[in-house]
Amino acid sequence: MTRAPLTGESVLDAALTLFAERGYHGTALSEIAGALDVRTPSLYNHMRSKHDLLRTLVERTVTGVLADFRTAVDGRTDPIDRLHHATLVYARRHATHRREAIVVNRDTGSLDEPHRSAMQDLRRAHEHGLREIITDGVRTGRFAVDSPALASFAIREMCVSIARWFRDDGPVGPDQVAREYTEFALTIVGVGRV
Amino acid sequence: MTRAPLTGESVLDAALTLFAERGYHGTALSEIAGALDVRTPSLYNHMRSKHDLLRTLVERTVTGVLADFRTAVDGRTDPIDRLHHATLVYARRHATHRREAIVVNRDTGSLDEPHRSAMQDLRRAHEHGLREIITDGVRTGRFAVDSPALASFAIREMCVSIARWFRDDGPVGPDQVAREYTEFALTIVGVGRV
DNA sequence: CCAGCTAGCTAACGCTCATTCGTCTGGCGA
DNA sequence: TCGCCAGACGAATGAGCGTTAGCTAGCTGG
Repeated sequence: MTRAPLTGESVLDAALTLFAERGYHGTALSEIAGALDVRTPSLYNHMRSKHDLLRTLVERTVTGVLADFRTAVDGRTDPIDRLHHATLVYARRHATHRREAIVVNRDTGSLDEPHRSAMQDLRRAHEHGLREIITDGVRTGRFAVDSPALASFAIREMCVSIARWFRDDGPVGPDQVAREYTEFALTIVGVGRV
Repeated sequence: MTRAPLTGESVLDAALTLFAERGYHGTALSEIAGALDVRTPSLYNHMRSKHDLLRTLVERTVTGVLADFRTAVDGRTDPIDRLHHATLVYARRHATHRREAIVVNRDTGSLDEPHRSAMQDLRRAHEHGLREIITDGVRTGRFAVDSPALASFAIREMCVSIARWFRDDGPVGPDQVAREYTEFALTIVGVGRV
């Protein structure tokens, strides 16, 4: 029984699992090493620092979310269509990338500057993108909602929460959850069931 | 310029603020002491341990949530009425007790046993209470929703998220936010605007 | 005016953590 | 077969943590 080879990716993956479970500050490098059946100093052959692990994980996830969003809404003009696809990919991602979502939401604030601000700017870009879809829809009369900001927050955080309860071996799959949550989102902005 | 007297409550309050900002593991007792303009060991005249601070904060909040829920639904039988009031107090609490909500959601898992399990049981009691209202409403035909569990999660986490963006000096107050989110919740379960 | 208690302080302890250094080994190319 | 090199390791370092002990200033009640 030989162990899997130690690589930069395997270290990142173990860190991702443990950060999601116990938080960045609650996880010791010795625990990451233990999960890989290796002594702690060996990790340094495949990473720069503990902080760099977190930085890499957050950066990958946040840029991925933004890329997902852009490909989902690019080329679409109808606010209903744009919100539908934006929510679909966002909700789906939180079912398929649970650990990443938990770490980004809990531990982005633990990054040192200037990384923290850079990551928060990227997150805000997605936030504003979603909100603009809603304000657009309200302006053109497709949506009926009192405060676009409130609705946008509600929809976003509803999706984020999927990461907290979704189980791979549960009764519903990522696609079904994404569809149902997208329905919730559309009802929130006043669009009837599709 | 004399400083405020050090009490058990003032220590808890400073801990609450810092735990909410940086997380339990990300906060040092020296920082709590610094916020109170006191040296670290002085804290021990007013607390048992750092862990005990977290335990007290979580316990107070979780029992408060459950008490709120019970007084909100007790005596009401109509599922719409019950869900309306349960969501109202739950949403409102997350606007008025932001720090508590953030700490409970992020750091309950950092409690040692048996406290962690005890607190999680209390949280689950609220979760099941809310879900039962929805299953009740579905059974009696007042609600139209595919999965009560999914709807219940979506509503709960939507409310929890209020704690993450609400600002006391913002344009909307706790009552208005609670009312709008309660509307969202009712539309999610298929009840038209009231 | 003094005894005694409350509650702050300095100092120190033991522990854990992230990180570094130098050594050693096992596999690969020549 | 021999030399080389990547990479895992033991040992050590220094910083920071939570916590304890013992001292002391200042207020309180007699």
